[in-house]
Amino acid sequence: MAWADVQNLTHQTRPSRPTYLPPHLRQLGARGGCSNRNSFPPPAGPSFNQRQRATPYDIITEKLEQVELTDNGNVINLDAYEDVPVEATGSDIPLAVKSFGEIEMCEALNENIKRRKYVKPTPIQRHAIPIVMARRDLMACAQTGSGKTAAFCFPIISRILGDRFGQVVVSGHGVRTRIAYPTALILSPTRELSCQIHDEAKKFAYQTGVKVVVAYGGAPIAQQLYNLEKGVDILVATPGRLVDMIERERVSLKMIKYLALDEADRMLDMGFEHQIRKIVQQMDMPPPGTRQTMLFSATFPDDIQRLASDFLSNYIFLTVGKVGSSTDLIAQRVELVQDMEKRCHLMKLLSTQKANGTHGKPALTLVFVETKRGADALEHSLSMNGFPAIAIHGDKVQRERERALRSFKSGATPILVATDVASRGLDIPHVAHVINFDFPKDIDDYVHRIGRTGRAGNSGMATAFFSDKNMPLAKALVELMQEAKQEVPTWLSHCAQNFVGSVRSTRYGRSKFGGSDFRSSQNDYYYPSTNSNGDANSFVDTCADVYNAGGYAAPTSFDNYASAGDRSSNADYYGAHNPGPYAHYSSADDYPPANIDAFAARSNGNEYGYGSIVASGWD
DNA sequence: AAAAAAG
Repeated sequence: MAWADVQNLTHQTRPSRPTYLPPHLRQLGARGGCSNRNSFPPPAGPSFNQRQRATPYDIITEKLEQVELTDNGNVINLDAYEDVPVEATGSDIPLAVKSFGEIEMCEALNENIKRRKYVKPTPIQRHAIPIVMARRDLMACAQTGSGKTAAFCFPIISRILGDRFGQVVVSGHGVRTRIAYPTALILSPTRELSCQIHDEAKKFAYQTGVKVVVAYGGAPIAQQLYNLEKGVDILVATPGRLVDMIERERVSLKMIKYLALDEADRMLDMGFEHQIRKIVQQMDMPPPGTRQTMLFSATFPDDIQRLASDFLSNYIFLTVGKVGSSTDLIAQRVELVQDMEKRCHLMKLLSTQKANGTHGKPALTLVFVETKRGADALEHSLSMNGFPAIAIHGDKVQRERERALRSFKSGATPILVATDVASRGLDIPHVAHVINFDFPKDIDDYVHRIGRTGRAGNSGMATAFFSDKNMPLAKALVELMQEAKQEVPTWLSHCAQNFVGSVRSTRYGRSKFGGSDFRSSQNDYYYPSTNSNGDANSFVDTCADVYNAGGYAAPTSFDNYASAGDRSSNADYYGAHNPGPYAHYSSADDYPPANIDAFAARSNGNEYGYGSIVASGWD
């Protein structure tokens, strides 16, 4: 180790551990192999500064033209993002780009984009990338499956490369320090999501010399530490393991210039906020303004935005689609099913599904439940009845979690029963159907869960079982479905209108979509009052009446409230005359429908046509 | 009240 290096270790600056550059890139700084070597920073051509709007506080709204996106070589989406409203608020908003070509970046990164078969940037990428390139903080909301990961990975890698070419590269090999000094940190709420981000970031960083390392719990720490020792530019991590490593003094955040929180609203909600504050505010991370901070999520409640603004400096708020909305690529169904009947109902539903989906792969079904125990129980129950299911939840050891996910992805086990560990961010191709077996407690979770299907412009299907317990969310669900242009069942509309009760926050009673940037609505925090008229009986009676009057006779649904004596047997209930949304799935060959239109057309049916129950013995 | 995240 050079003496200068030793000296540097005692200084506040980054130890000049030589940055490894692969041989083919070593001359680039001098030769200009990077397409715009002088553009980091400032960018060449019309600079980002020059291209900014002049007004101090802008609101930019626009409609987008069609986006072309490919996956695995197939053009899968031509019009999926047409008419998606985009809104950016803040000062001096950089203009969006229309193509990757407009973004000044290194040739190596360009090649990687082509390798990934990205043809055009998605809306979130078109807007977010210039913002990050222009060194601005960002809070971004974009619909699930619209390419958020790439939206922060590209520019971070690009900026790191730009910074690097401006530096003198110290030659030398094999010099290691105990402490790793990443320049970029990407935090995510689950281990699997961190792995996924790591995999994707590595693909973008291929042959650029930018090193991406992942750190998460449940796996041996030794290998992760070893990877860090070999050098790290971008660290992708879950909070617990990162704190552990910092406390062991194996990682320092002193050199962080880029901080990205994926699923940022989750990272700042009750369970996580303390840990995140510790990492961002109580370790050695540079303060806002001296680092660049990017927050991404599909949902961003106002109260969480307020917390998040502590981490940001003069940020731009960007929404693609409405905040918290789901995409209309997902056909949503809601069924009134009482808790006792859910299993029975699920198996009937599954039995009508065709084993094979499109793409020649099995149609994957993701079933969300509320609790870890419930996940195991349902996995067991399904397996015992001939449905190939596997469960994933936080009580399983990491290996089992990863095994379950692999088995599901490969189609070996086409039914995955999951807790919310799998609700956010995971990109699982070919999920045809998301079933909310237990309706989530928070409408934002619903958005994220159904977002596991309908990704990257593909269509998808979501079915929710809605029971008495879920009535507080009826209103929010109706609004969400209307926003996504879904047909709302009459009974659900009535439940929404008639339910009065205490609502804890906007997340339950959300009445406003769109508004979005909490800075522009400082005075309309909405805390609906508790209503003492929330008499369960009158409410339930009303719903039951509506349900029955509409021909949707569901004797077991509300009878425990409406009429204690009227508990007709399930056998009768599921007899020939039962109405319901899956009327047209009587033939197994018919399912799943080939496309959204077919699904929508069929779902107008008013008679059950469930096929015979393939298995028996379950309760 | 539950899930997630450290060992």
